[in-house]
Amino acid sequence: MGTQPEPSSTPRTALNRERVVRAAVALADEAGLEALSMRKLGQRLGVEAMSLYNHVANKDDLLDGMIDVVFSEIDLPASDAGWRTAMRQRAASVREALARHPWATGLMELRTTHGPTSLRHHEAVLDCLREAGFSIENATHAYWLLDSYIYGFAIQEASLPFGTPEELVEMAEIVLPRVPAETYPRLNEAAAAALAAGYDYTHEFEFGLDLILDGLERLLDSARESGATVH
Amino acid sequence: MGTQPEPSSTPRTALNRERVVRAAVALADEAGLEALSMRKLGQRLGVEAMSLYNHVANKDDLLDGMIDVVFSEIDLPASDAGWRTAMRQRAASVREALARHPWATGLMELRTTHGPTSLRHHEAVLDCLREAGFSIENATHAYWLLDSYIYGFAIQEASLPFGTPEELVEMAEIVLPRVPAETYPRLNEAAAAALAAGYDYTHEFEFGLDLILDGLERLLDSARESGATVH
DNA sequence: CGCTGTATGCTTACGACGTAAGTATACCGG
DNA sequence: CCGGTATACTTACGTCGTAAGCATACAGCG
Repeated sequence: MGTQPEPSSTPRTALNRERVVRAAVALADEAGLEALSMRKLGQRLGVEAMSLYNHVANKDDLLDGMIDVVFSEIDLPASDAGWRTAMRQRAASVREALARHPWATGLMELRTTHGPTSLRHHEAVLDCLREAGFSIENATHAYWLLDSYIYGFAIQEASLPFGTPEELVEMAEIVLPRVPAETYPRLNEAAAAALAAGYDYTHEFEFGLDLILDGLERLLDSARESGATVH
Repeated sequence: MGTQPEPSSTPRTALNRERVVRAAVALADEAGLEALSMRKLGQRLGVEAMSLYNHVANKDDLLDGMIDVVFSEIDLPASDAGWRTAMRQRAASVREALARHPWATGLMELRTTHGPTSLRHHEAVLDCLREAGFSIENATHAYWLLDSYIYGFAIQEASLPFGTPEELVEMAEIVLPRVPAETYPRLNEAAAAALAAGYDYTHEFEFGLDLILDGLERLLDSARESGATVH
């Protein structure tokens, strides 16, 4: 077709690191992290496993690349909308990305090194908080608090085996008989209420997030009261 | 020696599920989860790998047992000290257990089934909150919020590669040159402050926890105001 | 006492894994 | 045209979880 490439004997489009990493992300999304092997990934790309090592140092390097993809899908906090809405948007963006790639939280625990995408992200969040008037210490507190909550929520959401209300009902039918109301009355009343109301993760997430943001706002106000932050 | 056991040809103490699981926990603590293989575990117990399958259905079953051990190390909330101190103690207990076994958070994501120890734990926490006057919905909110924070914090603590102030200084020397102050000013000022103050995870953890508990207390008060909860 | 499960251990073997080492091919700049 | 570089393939090693089969030792029972 074109004039330069497609030299007749390499039918497949050229392999490169990005294509390898993206295919790995797609494979992990579809089949889970434990199904991601170099051989299966090669198969998916029409290539032998060892050929992947021309584009990726080893499997850990591949996993690092996958983490970077996830980070790149997270919106940086908007700088023009006030810290609170910026933090809300970022939190939602993180949760969406982690829900899209349920394997990501598990990976981020193992791979401790942070790529430039991750660093840029951290920098932007800290900057947003500092610009809003948080002291260095309080910005650090706020960051730990928000990230702990967001990641912890994403993990629990990912490990609970239902996403839709139908799956919730389905799972309740299987699990609840093993949780008799006599020994676990509190679990049962909570489960009954959740089933009746049609449980919604997003609503649950935002409830906790707003409670935390309220606390941070009070922290900011009381710090302002007792002496302005250097800005 | 004794009259009944020790029939001269089985020198080692009898193997059973508990000994296998405990050895697995110890091995994972020392060498990490990725070093836990059935062969190495057998070696540690003076036994071939396949012999372990007489006491454990398969590796997943072993992992489930390990999770149960971790849960059994977590103190149930005290029922006689008020919900706030009970939640504080439980939170500290969870964090300690997860810090003692850094592999636990990673496992709990994968193994979604909950054993009786886990169920009992959930029940006790919910009961504590309900007794304190939280509505069913608010107790559920509080549980999600607290657990998300605790687990998220534990994960970040485990994945950050330092535990002592010395290790922090050591790591800073390695990492900071790769995080230039011109492009990452906020990260650098935060790192500098943490280095100067001697960063303390426990302090950081309790700061966020107290902020959350403050928020929950307000929630409880405002619910009390607008009409008592059925109790 | 011997007979007979049953519990517990060991050996061997299979297929999948990550990846080191060596080889073949196809392109590009001289 | 020629040599180097990039990319792909083949083969092979050690490790993994575990299925299948075999050995032994003990308990209950006649």
